[in-house]
Amino acid sequence: MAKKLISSVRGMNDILPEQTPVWRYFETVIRQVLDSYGYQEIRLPMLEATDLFNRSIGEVTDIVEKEMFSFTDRNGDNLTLRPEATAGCVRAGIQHGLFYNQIQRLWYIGQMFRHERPQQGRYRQFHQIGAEIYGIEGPDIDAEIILMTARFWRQLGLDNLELQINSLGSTEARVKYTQQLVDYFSAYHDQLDDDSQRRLRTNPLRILDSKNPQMLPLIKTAPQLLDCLDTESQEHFAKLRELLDQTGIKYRVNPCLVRGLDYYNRTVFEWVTEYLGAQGTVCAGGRYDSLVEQIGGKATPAIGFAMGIERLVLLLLQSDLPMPNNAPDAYFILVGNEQVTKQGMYLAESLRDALPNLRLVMNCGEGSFKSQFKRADKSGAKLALILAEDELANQKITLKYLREKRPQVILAQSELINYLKNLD
RNA sequence: GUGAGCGUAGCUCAGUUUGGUAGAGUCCCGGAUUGUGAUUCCGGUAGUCGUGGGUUCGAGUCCCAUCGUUCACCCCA
Repeated sequence: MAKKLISSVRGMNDILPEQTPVWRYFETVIRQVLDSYGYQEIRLPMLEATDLFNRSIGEVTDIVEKEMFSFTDRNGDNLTLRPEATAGCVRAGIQHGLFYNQIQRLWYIGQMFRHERPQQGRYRQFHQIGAEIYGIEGPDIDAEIILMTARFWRQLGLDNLELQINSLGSTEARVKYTQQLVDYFSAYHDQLDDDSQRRLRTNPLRILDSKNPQMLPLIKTAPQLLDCLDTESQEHFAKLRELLDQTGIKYRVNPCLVRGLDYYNRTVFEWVTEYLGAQGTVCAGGRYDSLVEQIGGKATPAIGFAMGIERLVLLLLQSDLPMPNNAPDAYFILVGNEQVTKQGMYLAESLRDALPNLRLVMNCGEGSFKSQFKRADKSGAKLALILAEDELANQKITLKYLREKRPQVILAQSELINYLKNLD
């Protein structure tokens, strides 16, 4: 009898036709901006050797410890569905020699996988668009990608995002600072909440990010990362700020801004919104100057960012911005004998030959005039093309405007292409 | 991984207090209108009430378990 229904895997969502127009719109806008900055697309596998992530993201991060979809394949190889794309991008660059005395501006799009408990804006399969730039040491490229992300939001019409920036300093300075922080918080160990006590062992910088208001006083008087920066990082950060100031872009220096992944150094930044509940970070990135070498390549400065498409689509849907739809331009109504269907198909194909951008839906599956008109209306088409036995006999076609008050038009079939060509 | 809320028609939900034949709107189909949608009116299709146990003469309703889902913690894009 009825079989048990198989549903999608927890946290892995179908994106239904109702939503895909917004996704396509979003992706189109982002691609245009990336193109305008001369970035090149790279397409990367979703599956990588597990070791790649162990070596790059950081052994003690939550992602590696408990959020990866890992398995052993038939050969006994340990593989992982990528939780992020930076590691794979670095791997690909090394493997194909892309970093050899070259500057690369790359971008990618695709799904990522993390085994987290799903909630608003957080899913086990989610989509990111990101960019990775290799071979540029100076703060000019830091400014470029921040300005480019700002342009994304302008092009999309989103104006409710806040830019936060910070510098983590050199890897050495960061290690030194982390030790200072551990010393400081250890002195107040009993006042720390359970989460922060755990972070003290796993990721001390994260304590600064705590949402628990009771932690605030302790965090306020903690040593500041920006005070512990090495001289070069201080200069780098100062120059970045000058570049940003000059372009008039608004930002907030957030000394508590850290990254979840271990490989970051110097510049880090985040675009944040208050409108998505707990998952307010919509785009984030930073420098990772030591990662290429760490994975086995020649030392190469690098910076990148990633944005969560689900979160940005949610923001777009929440906004008052007009969203595109994929409504056809015309719906072809066919009523009558087989000759009508044959002539209708022929006409439709010749329309598509002459007008490749015309979006024309044929009525298939027959139906009465009434039901075909209902389908035409529901499709959102501006225009109904009507071919029935009368029109067939006289080599005519009837046009009816479905969205505006205009009289019906009866044309010779031979005039149809020209008539439609001159529509808006 | 922890906590709380919610699972009743394709969709949005009422019904649970006080156990007694399964409801509404919407969608879809048909008709009023035999060549015209969107509005209006009439009719129709549609549910093992998440699943499995238990209590009871009788469970959508009470009890237990389990699964799913949403939000928050955590984590992060």
